[in-house]
Amino acid sequence: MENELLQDFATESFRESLVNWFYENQRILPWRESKDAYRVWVSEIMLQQTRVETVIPYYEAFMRRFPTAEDLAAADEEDILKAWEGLGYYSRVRNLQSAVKEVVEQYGGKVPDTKEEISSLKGVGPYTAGAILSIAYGKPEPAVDGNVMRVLSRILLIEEDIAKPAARKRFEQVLYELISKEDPSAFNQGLMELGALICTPRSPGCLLCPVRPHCRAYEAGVQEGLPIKSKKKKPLPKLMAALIVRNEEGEVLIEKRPAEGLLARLWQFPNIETAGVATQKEELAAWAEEQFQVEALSKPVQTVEHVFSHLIWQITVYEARVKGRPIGESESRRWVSKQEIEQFAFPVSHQKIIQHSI
DNA sequence: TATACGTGGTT
DNA sequence: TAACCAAGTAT
Repeated sequence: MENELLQDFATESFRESLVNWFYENQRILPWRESKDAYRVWVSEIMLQQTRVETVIPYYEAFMRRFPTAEDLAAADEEDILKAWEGLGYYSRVRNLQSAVKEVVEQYGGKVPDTKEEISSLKGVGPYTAGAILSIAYGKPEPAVDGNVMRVLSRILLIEEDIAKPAARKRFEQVLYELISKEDPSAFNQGLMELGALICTPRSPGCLLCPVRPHCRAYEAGVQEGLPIKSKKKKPLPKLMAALIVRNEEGEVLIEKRPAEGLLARLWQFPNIETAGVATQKEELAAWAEEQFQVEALSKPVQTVEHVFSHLIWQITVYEARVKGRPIGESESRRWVSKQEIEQFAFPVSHQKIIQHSI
């Protein structure tokens, strides 16, 4: 036993209990119907930082729309973003398509099955590489996500701060020994499923736990205090003013966000960050007159709060009219009708603006 | 290593 | 209700 953490740990008994429990208790999920590596891959990307219940309908629609790696590789960026609209972390789908293109071009459409090759693909980090390798190819690679860190920190009474990037490696080291070489797929999924159904963040269901006899935290009565996780900073509010510019044909002006950064390449209504509530309308009016030659601004028609992980947009929405079509269209600026607007992918806050004001 | 990167659900 | 959480990755 090289690993100190596994001293006196009944490794084989633990594996069997976990794997058997998984086969008896796993949820029926759409991505569990096939071991096709492309399908597993798509599901793993969608599930990053995203709840299972949220992912299910997106996954089903996405697989109908892009059933194979070739279909996704050939798709327009507008279409893949639209398919991802509302899921968040939009670079995931652009990285996924970029990586799928590479798989089609460099690997003949077959998802590579080595750690080195698969890890070199955009958007495939240590967790996703391990998940695909174990689930699609049966390889004994660890797949350390938040569930796994929580479950293992309790089972082995590990008091590392799981918010720190370095913690993941510690869990991987243990798992290289602990993982079932017989059924790595069920073992990895079992660890995650246990975290999702039994070994939950708060009030874990220890009385139902298949590996309770192996749990050091339970033995010590400290399961509720694990894992250790340092707190994140609060997101800072930003005051924003958005503008619905209407022309005489009833169309509205939308623009494409920059290629990098927050909500990259999604569409939005023109907007600016403003300095203060009191001066907001003047700030917006000065900017809008210069940009779009608008006539008078309306009173605020709507307010929307958009909470991100690291910041909060507090958006006040105004309207204004222009004569004719003074603003030319371009790649990043379009006049669209109420019907046409559905084809474009917007962040949720701007979807709310559409629903309320368009 | 710390931070950017979305969104919706739960307590 | 504010805080926390959810199958992470890129930089």
